[in-house]
Amino acid sequence: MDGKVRVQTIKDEPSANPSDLESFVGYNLKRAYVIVQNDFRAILGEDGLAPRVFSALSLAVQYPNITQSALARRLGIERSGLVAIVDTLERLGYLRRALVPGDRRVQALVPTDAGKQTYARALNLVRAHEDRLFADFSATEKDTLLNLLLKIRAKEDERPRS
Amino acid sequence: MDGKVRVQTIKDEPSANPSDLESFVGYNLKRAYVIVQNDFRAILGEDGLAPRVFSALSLAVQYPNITQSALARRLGIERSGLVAIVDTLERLGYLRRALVPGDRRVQALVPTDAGKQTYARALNLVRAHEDRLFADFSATEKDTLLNLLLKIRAKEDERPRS
DNA sequence: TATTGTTATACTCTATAACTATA
DNA sequence: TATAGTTATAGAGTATAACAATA
Repeated sequence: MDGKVRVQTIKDEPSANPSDLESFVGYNLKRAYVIVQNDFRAILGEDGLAPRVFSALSLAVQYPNITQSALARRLGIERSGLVAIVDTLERLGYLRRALVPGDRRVQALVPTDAGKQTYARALNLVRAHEDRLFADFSATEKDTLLNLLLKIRAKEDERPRS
Repeated sequence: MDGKVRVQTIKDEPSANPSDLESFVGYNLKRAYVIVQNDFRAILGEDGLAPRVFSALSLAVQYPNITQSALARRLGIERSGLVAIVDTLERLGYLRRALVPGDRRVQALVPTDAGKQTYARALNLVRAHEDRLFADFSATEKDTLLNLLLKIRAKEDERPRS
């Protein structure tokens, strides 16, 4: 061989050959999550609600008077991390921090009318985003996927975060 | 009602009531991904390979002489972001940047013996991590999950990143 | 002592834009 | 003109540790 034969294979991209990575759930979860998240952001717009802000608003609207600690627990994040999210939602006028009679440590999150309306609109957008993105999934496939993901989520309790 | 009845519901955590979020694939993907990733890090150890470093090493070992651009494309990240990862792997002595005769812009990634051995060990750890984490999944369930995630990943081409 | 909300801080991951050297 | 690697930079997202107020 005089260098002419091998040079080509150096730059070729191996695409048929499946790598070890493709067999891992973790790797595929990550890649799939990035795709869905990017589509979420693209559809909700540049200045739209970020996924985690949407999630927090969702729970605040559905469970009015939820405390920040309870909301953080629900979202699976630290309560310190929720402060900025609630700040954002309060600054946008979508909820208020309200005093709770009986426990002055706590601040209940109360969605405003604007918050409820914005959430209703965003919810429709997010539903449309997932409907479009999973248009080629049968109802059974989507259901199976959700159930398998829930089965993974059930493991959260097994290995406590702290 | 004299305030005694309602106060209790303020602090209660609603757990039976499923929120809108639970029905979204994106939200469940994220939550599931975090659980798997945390377990990955816990098992590979504090100073072990981070997921993305493991992934890069995996492809470098399996496709020796792959270029950085090709590797970044495979991993779905920008090539600027790969620099730090390759720096790490080179610093650890797991691969070398090698000149390619014929195109002096390119640097082929060549795994060292230490890199190959470390990868072999890490691969076993990662397999053990997933085997343990998905011990309660049947072969069919795991296969179904992987196929559904791949079906999502197939959408990456539809909506180009740039 | 324990909990709630908060701040300060740092770290990881990632993207964009611009540069250089090559092609 | 286009591509490969690089740097600088900034922005999310998150965690840990500590603190004040309150229980």
